[in-house]
Amino acid sequence: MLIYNTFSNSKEVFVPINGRNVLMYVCGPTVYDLSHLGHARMGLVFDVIVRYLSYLGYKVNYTRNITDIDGKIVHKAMDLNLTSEQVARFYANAFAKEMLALNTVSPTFEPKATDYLPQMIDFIQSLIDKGYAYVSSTGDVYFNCKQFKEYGKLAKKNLNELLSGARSDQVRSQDELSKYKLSPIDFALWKVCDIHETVWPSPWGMGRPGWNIECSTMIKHVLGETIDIHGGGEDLIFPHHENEIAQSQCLHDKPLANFWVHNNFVNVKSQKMSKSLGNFTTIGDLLANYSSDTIRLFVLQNNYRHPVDFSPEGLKSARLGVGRLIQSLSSLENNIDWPDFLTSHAQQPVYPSLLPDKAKIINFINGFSFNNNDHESFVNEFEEAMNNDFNTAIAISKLFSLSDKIQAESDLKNKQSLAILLKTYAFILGFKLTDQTPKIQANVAHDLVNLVIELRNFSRTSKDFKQSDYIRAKLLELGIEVMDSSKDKTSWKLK
RNA sequence: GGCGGCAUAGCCAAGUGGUAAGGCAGAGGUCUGCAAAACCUUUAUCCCCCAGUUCGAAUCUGGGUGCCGCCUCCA
Repeated sequence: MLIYNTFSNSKEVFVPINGRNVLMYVCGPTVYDLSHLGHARMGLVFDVIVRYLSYLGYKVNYTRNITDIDGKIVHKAMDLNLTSEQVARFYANAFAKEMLALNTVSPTFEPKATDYLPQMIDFIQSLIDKGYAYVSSTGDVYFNCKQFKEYGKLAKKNLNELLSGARSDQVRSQDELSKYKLSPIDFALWKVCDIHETVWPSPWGMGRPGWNIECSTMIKHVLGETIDIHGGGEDLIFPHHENEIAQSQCLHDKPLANFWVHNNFVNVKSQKMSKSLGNFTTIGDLLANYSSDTIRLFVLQNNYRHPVDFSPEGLKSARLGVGRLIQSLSSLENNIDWPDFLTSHAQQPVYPSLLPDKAKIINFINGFSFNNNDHESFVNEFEEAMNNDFNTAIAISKLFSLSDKIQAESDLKNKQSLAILLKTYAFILGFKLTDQTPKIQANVAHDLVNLVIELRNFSRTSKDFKQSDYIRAKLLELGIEVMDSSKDKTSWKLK
């Protein structure tokens, strides 16, 4: 299993610290607004990683935080005359619902920053005690970047470049900050502030923790001092993840994470989709128009490390593709005895511990007959693709090849076995492939009955009573009683 | 200005040394009273440009062009 590590900028063989157990932490959303497709991509990418690692037999502890302490949340709350907690809770719930609707695996743990204040304060105090952080004249606590020799290693930046390379149009109130900070690149661990309701007491005064400290602290307390995989969006590499490394490594004298995995953005007309640019499509809007499978295919046909360009055409193309996969499953009988791990993902959250591993999958597949080694070569090719840094695009192309094979297969039993293989491995990538043909709406059904009655009346006027009686009898079987009045008026009711 | 990434058919996209996956669209066909759907077959002599390394390059090296992201504020 090769995974691309941002730290080394190369694919590395994945070996967890502790045997089959994998500790994975992903930076979750800051809950001050609705999520957009960019967040969905993050959710889907790490969802596939959890699913596939579980397939390989790893027990994944998938922890994804909720950032519920943030200036944007405070501002939103003030605008709406709500508390920060109310705002955060609302958007955290919305996010959870959307992630479920996207058929993603729920995190094993989903810690919130507000639940870890004492631990963050301890963390900061320990950094001060070790000489890596200092209290400024204002009471703010800053991390002293110059104390950490490896600062900039993840983002491939060195201190001198950082000090000299700032964009001139970006610098704001540096003069002011320089009064409090030893170096301009030092970042806040604790910010003293007492004007809002969202503040906590600390040895340095009322205030809020800096953004970076929450992840370092929660990783330490939920997962441990060194974890296997740390993930998130590419925009977090610098400064967020760089700062996390600085904090945690200085405190523990060991690496924070062995693998750094970052997904790229969703672009709109070649520009990053983001809340601040206002060019986003919310997950809710998306789900109203496209199935979770469609969104998933759209996202997973791209390499997770490359940008994906959002377009209605792209989603439409994905929808047609999903339709083809579903079509090839039409040869499936309805009475397949699906194991729980393939069916229980309908409404309730699924946790990583419930995901099937390869042994379970193969055991299930082997219950069906294949007349050659098609299934083995499929599994090999699928795994080969996924083992190469989760190459979902190739893995998906194998699903389509399998779909073609199903259509071309004339032997019914074999056809069905291949269909089961398709459905099962699509599940490993998180696809449901359930028939999503829209159900007939009640009003359409009503018009439909009227249409049949109309056709029947054509028969009656041409005195084809054999046909009209047949239609009446058949409608009655469906629970629809037809009543002819003296004139051409015909009415019906549900019996 | 610094650092990083990307550039492959009409569109999306995989592929990091061995002769271009896959999806959508298009073309031809099967089926069909007609149509639609479905299925089958097919679609890049070539991978932004120039030079080089190599028996061999989309893939490596150097140079160029274009696009994107990050760069001490907020997170």
